[in-house]
Amino acid sequence: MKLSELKAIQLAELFSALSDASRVRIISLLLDGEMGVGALAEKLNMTESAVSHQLRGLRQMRFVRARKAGRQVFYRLDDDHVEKLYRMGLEHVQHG
Amino acid sequence: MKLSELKAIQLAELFSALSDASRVRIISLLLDGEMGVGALAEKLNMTESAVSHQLRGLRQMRFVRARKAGRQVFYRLDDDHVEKLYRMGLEHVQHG
DNA sequence: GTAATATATGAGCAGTTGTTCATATATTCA
DNA sequence: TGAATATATGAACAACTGCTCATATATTAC
Repeated sequence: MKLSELKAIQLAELFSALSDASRVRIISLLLDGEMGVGALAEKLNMTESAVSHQLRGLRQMRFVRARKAGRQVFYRLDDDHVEKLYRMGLEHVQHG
Repeated sequence: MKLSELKAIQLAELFSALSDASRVRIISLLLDGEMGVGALAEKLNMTESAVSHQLRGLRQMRFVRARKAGRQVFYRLDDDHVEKLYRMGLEHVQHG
């Protein structure tokens, strides 16, 4: 099937969002519900800065959505497509 | 859901294979059936070298499989998981 | 107001990626 | 055998990525 250059780039960008282990782990935690930046950082053993930088990218891709509560910002998955992609990938990895 | 570091890396590697527009376009062509390196290069307006380099990566990821016939090498998708991931991503891009 | 807390952001840097170019290998044909 | 064709591979290089570190912004508590 012929694919336009634009769509190819969009698809590549979509999969790029899941092409890093830190982002994958962030998403795996958010599957259970929303979580703040600090909590994510602690669970993932990453600095808050690094997590925040990654969340920015995920936000721009509309993979996650932010909710501000006081001085905390809670993130959650924005789209169930993300979860579907994640689960399909996991299936492939587990018995591939 | 907690995800082991190993699985996170494997998932990231899986999605990395689809995180480049050239590779996405290669896969989109192979959805129609096997194709040689030269034919891919021509359709994609890439050098044969660049295509060959990308196919090497896709081969190592077991995304494509090679069949040698004389001096040509025909590539095809190795796994229908690849196609599923591709189609799900495309769906997301099209009406996301 | 100041201090403390939570997150965001920009610069800088090391590591990675995708390409080109030159060269190597393998196969067919004369 | 030697020339032509098809693909693969290694080096080199520019562009990109993800991190750290320092700093900025925003909110709460005092």
